[in-house]
Amino acid sequence: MSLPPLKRRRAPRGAGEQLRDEILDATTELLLETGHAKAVSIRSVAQRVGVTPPSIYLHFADKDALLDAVCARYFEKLDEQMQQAAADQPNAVEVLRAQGLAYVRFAMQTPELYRIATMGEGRPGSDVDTTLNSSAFQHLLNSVQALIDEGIYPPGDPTIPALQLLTAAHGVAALLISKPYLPWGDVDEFVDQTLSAACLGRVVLGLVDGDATPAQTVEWLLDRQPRERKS
Amino acid sequence: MSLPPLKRRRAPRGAGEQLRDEILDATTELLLETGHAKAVSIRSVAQRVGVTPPSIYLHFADKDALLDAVCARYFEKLDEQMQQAAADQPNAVEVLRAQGLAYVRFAMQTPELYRIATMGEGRPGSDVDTTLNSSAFQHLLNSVQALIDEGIYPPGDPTIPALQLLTAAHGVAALLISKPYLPWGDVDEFVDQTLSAACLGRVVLGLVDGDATPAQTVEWLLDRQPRERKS
DNA sequence: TGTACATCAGTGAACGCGCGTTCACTGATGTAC
DNA sequence: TGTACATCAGTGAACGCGCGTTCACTGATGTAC
Repeated sequence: MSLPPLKRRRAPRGAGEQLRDEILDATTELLLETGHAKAVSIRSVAQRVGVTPPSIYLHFADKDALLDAVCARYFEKLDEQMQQAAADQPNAVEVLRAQGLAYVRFAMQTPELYRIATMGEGRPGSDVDTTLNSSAFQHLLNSVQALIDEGIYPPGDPTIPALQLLTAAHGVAALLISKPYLPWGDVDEFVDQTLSAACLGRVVLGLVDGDATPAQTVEWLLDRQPRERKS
Repeated sequence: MSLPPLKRRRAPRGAGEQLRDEILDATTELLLETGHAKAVSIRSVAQRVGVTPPSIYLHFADKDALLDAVCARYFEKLDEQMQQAAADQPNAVEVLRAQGLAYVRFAMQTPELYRIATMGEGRPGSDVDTTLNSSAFQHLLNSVQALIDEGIYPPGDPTIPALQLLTAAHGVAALLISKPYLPWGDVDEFVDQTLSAACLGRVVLGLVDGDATPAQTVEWLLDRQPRERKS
């Protein structure tokens, strides 16, 4: 809490950049530890780094710029996790599944950061491009395109289906984070089922007549010999 | 902004309760207008009502209690909207669909309130019972139970499927609110498709062998004569 | 009917606090001659 | 090699602010006699 400030070597001439990274690290740590955006002030970040508050302003224009930088780094790490999980998956369906699971797991490991980065209140946040051109979303688009190429998803622009999958992953991540006490059962199983359902549901919608009513679609789905009924 | 405080009659003897409601209304209005939780202070609420800040404490223990009360009222209204939308629907599937649409529409009309109520940061928020016993969730459970009774959903505890649907609705609501600038296309159509997909996906998962891999499930789904291919 | 009084909704002023940010300054580091 | 100097990462102290909350107080309302 109010530990005496750490002793700290003054950075040599060209090494101002180093403090910048330390500030980003400290901010990230504080957000994770306190789980509370309000607890993270310029002052607390400075103390954590072992520096005085004005030093922050040598590297960031203001508090918003600092938080923006933290979020940008966070999204990069999120994408790394997703890419790592996707590697070595045998097929497009498993790639998408692995990416979804990785997304939700990462969000749950970093709840306050996830909240700030995706539900940041009033943050000028991001514009269209920041989201759409982010590596993570581009990779998601690629995965969806692969499903289309394999004939699993109906042909067309992958953007809308990708947004639907993003929506599913975000829903499960956000709700697990903000209401962890609900009876989710086995969390991994819950996540997997929810994401699978979103994915399969899209497949079904691609198979039936676009004008079919929901009741007709359900009927169509049930009105065939199931391979095997779940016990 | 800094309008002169409104003139205001002192409440007659027994009518202290009236101010309480006015405070809740004012807080709600401010949250909707500013779209920013931070802009809503005890002082701003008091000014909006036409009263001095200490008066708030005659009716609420502290700021948290005030916000809790606002959220409780908000959830009641959400449930009302959902019930109203569900009335007169021809079947269980349409009831669920209407409830989901109403949920997302209501959330989008009241973005900041939805955010505070469901993603409130560090708010002691709600415990298990507050969510599970809320009217809205109970009604959702009823709808899911109806699907089970009709053989659409596999038999069993409706809690998990209900949470999955809640997750889908929350995901689409939360993302539409926090990133309205993304290319959602027609919003109502997007919402309908996303919720339908979640619902249908669950049906599919109930039909296949629980041990089937995702790829097998997709294959099972595609490997039948579709009633009609979407153009 | 008139008057003294109890009630209690709401007031006015102030409290202490932590915040983001600023500004003139320092002093170790590296460089020029 | 030695010394004067420029650079610039980081400091120390202070600013003004709005916040949640408190406390002793007021004065209209309603009641008892």
